[in-house]
Amino acid sequence: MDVNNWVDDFFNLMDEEKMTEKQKKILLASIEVFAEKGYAASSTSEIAKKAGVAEGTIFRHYKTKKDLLMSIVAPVMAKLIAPLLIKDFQKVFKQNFQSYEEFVRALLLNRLTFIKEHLSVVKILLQEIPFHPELRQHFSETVMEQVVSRIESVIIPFQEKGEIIDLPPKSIIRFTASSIIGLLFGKFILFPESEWDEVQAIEETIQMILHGVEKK
Amino acid sequence: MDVNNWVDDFFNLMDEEKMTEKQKKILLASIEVFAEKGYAASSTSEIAKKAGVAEGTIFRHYKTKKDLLMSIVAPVMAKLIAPLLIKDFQKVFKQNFQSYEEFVRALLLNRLTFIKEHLSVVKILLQEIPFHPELRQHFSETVMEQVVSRIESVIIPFQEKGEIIDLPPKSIIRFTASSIIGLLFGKFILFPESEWDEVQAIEETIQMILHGVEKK
Amino acid sequence: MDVNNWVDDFFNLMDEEKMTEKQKKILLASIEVFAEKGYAASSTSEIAKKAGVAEGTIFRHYKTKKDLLMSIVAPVMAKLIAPLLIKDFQKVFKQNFQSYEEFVRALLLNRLTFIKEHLSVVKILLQEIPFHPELRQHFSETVMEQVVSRIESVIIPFQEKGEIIDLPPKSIIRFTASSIIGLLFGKFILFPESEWDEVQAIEETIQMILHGVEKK
Amino acid sequence: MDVNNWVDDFFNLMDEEKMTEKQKKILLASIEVFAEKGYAASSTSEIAKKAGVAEGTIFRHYKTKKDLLMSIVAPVMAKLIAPLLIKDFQKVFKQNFQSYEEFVRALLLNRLTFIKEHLSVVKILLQEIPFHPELRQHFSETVMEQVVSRIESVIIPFQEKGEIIDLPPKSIIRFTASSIIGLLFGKFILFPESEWDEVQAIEETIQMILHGVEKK
DNA sequence: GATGAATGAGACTTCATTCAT
DNA sequence: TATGAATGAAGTCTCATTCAT
Repeated sequence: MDVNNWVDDFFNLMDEEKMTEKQKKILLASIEVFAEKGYAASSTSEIAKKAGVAEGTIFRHYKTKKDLLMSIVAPVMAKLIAPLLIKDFQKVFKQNFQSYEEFVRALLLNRLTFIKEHLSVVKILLQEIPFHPELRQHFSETVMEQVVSRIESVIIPFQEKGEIIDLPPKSIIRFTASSIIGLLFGKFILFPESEWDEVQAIEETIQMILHGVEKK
Repeated sequence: MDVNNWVDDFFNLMDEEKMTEKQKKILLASIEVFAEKGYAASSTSEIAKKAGVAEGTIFRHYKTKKDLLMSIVAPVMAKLIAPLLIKDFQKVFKQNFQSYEEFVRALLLNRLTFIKEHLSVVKILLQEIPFHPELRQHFSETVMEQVVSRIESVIIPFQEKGEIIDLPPKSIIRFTASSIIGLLFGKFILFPESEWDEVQAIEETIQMILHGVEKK
Repeated sequence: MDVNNWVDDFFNLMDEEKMTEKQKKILLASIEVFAEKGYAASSTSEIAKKAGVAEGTIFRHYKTKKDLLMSIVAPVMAKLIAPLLIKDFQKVFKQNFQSYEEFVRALLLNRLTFIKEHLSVVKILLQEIPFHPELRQHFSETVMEQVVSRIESVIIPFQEKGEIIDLPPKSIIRFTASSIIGLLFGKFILFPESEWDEVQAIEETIQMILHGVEKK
Repeated sequence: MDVNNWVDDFFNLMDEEKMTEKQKKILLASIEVFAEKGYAASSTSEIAKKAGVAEGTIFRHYKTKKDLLMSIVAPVMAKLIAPLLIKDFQKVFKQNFQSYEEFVRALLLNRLTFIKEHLSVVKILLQEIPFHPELRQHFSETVMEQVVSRIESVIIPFQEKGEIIDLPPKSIIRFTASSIIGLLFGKFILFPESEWDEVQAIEETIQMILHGVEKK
């Protein structure tokens, strides 16, 4: 099963189709354990125990432990960027957003909602990306070559209208994404115990991002 | 060896004092292997081989594998924030920086230089923080309670002067740090293969950060 | 199912009677897999896949994996020696063969033809005999106590006529069988890839066998 | 470790050099277990138990189970044909043997003695050759291309002198080897329980072999 | 009769750690 | 101090077999 298959699987897997009850339990248990200990430090026996399943059952559904990881991570990766991959991105965009602020706000809030819903899996994805070149490659190909170019096509008109700063669109995108990833990293990885006013933190971050790219 | 000892060790370890040739080789090999595969997926036998020592030798110097990790990670953590922990922070600051921009620029460039010099170890630190509560706790205590308060004491006067935006200092700090971490994450983890103009990317990021926090 | 049953089964099994399509496929697949990897290294799941049936189906027809082996091997063992077990062996012999050479030539050519037709199964039989005492016992009982004695009764008259050498009939039989088994072993196991002129090799071997036992 | 290394190892392994006490025990236990159950049906845990060693210890000395098999089998294979690979085969032969009978008798008795001494291992070798192409290839290369040609050079002069039959030397060799292998197969594999007069059986076999190839 | 999900024992192998030398 | 053989617990994975559908 290579990455492409995993991504194809996104349409049947994790969507309660063709999955036995036990398989779903295995998936959920894996997510829990991987998120807590990291992939390499998780044992299939612990996953089996937590899923209430014999260890062999895991391997009936997933040929290897790595397969299990990929089955978890690939669909989320796909969904994470899915909204940015729609065909008529430009059209949809023009219908909906009149200012850059509106666009950024809508996109970020939407994606943050998604991330919050799939937090554990996103955490696993971020943690494992450094160690799995296939993952990284697939991610960078999709993101770099498709997502980025679509967003660029949104940014450029606003630059031309003089609404936002004249830096390379790629830098603007990276800056925006960075701020968001940094926000999440702080919240969920560095200081998971600390309490904070989430809504407000997000609002402030968006403000600063917009502020940072706006043309004075 | 608890975290406090590790931090104390910062003054004797990694500084070529009291370390045998073999011990240094072990440390360097560990850094290489941990950075490449992650702590959990690295084996002491591989480290031994790469260091050119016997397997047993590692355990003569480091009681456990985890000890080895901490010996690597703790000193860097300490050094990473060291400049922000100096006693006379306020005084030093006032002597040197007249504008917020100057301060941010100096601090970020300085720390980025440090990170580049110790990249592997910083990578290990970031990767392992999620899985080692002691590390996380130590980090959050030091950073939150000491570093942040010192930086706050710098930010507030600039806010009073109307030079920067009126958001909570903590949010400003988080935003700034986020942008930097995001920058590094993109460069070194997501797209390590891609080439880019580093100096310029940093410059652009700093610009947007400053822009983002500046009061219009 | 003990050995006797298997042998009894020889009359219903492998003869397309009472066998479903699936069962035949299972049998053929088993033969293929066992011959290639050996019994112990073959998995029922591989056999099922190759037979195009579900894993469970195998066990509907054969209680255990070993049962499957025996169902393959027992009938061939029976058939292999069948011609030498006919009731009126002496009579048949006297009608047909006037010289020892004629007899040996007829018997060997006939059995070699049979073996070629059932090569895979004979291979499996030879390979598994060392590890299954029941098989070995059954084989040695039948062969030693029945086959050998019948052949002895052929050899002795020729010795009395001075046509063949005066060694113990058992030694003559062993020598003859050895040469044949050795021939097969070389051809099919040691050097399966090499080409050779089969007809001639057989002819030469028979010549030397006859030569070896002939009285000068 | 490929076959060539295994063969090279023949000079240091199995000769009590550089082997720890435990390693020797592992080797002996393996031979015992492999010979009894066959390689595939033997478990490393049983070997460890029989050797009085922790299971992990096996893998410190032999990277894989197959490595263990090869470490057992390769040296014997080498030694088995070693006498036929000496440089001055022709010279040695001429000094020692005046008739073909003398030569065959000497060679066979010598090799049979060797085989008896290393019976278990030879058994393992014969049993595993069908399933390990590398073994088979190495065997056939060495035997076919070296051993056979040296023996041929002995046979041809005797054929020219009219002492032995005019069949292709290869056939004569195969016939001779076959008879011997068949003898062993009967004795040690088919009927290991039966008693017999070994010396006499060998003598009879040799007689028939010689008889079979002799020119009348 | 046929399926294939599920099992759990056990296979091979790795690994951090210990200890005699 | 340094070694590396030895350990045994634990890891991933395979397999023959069962059973509900």
